[in-house]
Amino acid sequence: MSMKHAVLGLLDLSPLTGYDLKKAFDESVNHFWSGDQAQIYRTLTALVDTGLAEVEVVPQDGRPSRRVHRITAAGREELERWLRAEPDPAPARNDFLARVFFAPALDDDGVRELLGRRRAAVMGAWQTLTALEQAEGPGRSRAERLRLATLRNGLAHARAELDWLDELDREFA
Amino acid sequence: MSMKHAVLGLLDLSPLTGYDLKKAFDESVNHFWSGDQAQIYRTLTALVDTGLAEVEVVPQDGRPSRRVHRITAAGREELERWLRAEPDPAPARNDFLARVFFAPALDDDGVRELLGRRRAAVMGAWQTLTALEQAEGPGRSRAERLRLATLRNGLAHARAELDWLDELDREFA
DNA sequence: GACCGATATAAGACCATGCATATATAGGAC
DNA sequence: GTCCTATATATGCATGGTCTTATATCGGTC
Repeated sequence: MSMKHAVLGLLDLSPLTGYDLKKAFDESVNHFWSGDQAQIYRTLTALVDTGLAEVEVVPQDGRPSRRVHRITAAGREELERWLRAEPDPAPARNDFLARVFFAPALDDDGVRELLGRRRAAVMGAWQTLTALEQAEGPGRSRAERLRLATLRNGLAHARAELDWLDELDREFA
Repeated sequence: MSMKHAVLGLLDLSPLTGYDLKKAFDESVNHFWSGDQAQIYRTLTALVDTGLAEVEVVPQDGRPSRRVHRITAAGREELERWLRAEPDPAPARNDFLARVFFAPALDDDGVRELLGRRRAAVMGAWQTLTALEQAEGPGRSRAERLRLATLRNGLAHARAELDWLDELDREFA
């Protein structure tokens, strides 16, 4: 349920429209969060309704007015409350591991196929993250270093997954 | 949406009641899947409605009849279809990484607190998985080895997360 | 000239998930 | 005697999330 907080966090960095937020979700935080356009707009409405954000309407010609959302003092408080709160118990749902668990219902080729596809997907993710990390360069400020750390986290897990796949391949070679 | 497939997978191992399934979710597959009781019963109803499973009602006295669900041939086909299908694109939602990304809004103590709590949670998960692995012993059959592999996957990721936390601690010491 | 993608917002419909509550009885703890 | 836990299923309600469609214009490609 922290879609609300993800949006608040981004608004805390700078005022944004729903459209901007969608791009931010797809580009800068995509490695740990995703968001549907409809949901982003609804979340913004909810934030404004509860006083955690406010809107400024900037008319344009030829296209809909930009509705620029700005975090309020109450919003900043809520963001900090969330950051200090107990972590949400992770729902623990891993579609791929479910398939491995039930893979005994497949023949050997099927298992190899499953593992091969996983390897390709993880390598793709690894490359994306590496590219992002390169593009960022070394982090100087505390904020930059924390954000880079989220990329390194993704890379660490990708490597762990690839190592695990290597081991499995050896076992099922 | 593979709640359906998780249930089918378990039914493929043996016929089960909703109650049995809830226990199975909480015990044997909890490290990669979880399920609410209400949702399990609804999923079973849907599986029967679509011919992927069938029910046998076993009356008992003093408590509700056991409704034992058995996978059908169509169910087995659907299970295999899913196992061979393209992986679902993972939604990529990591509440903890979101907090790290937005943690610059916290003071140093807040960041340390966040990381400390994460470490505790991951160590807890690691211990749970280790205990499960010990309890299982070495896997002999192909099926046992694949199931053990899902535990090792969890352990590998837990270790990766702990290593990453160590590195971050050094950076923010 | 036709089509596509970017900019920008909004609403409807549906599915999945989770929380709470209801019912009914047996057996063990205190 | 009372309370809690285990057994077993079922429903209602609210929320969260995704998909689809609608509207409107500008600029570039083919």
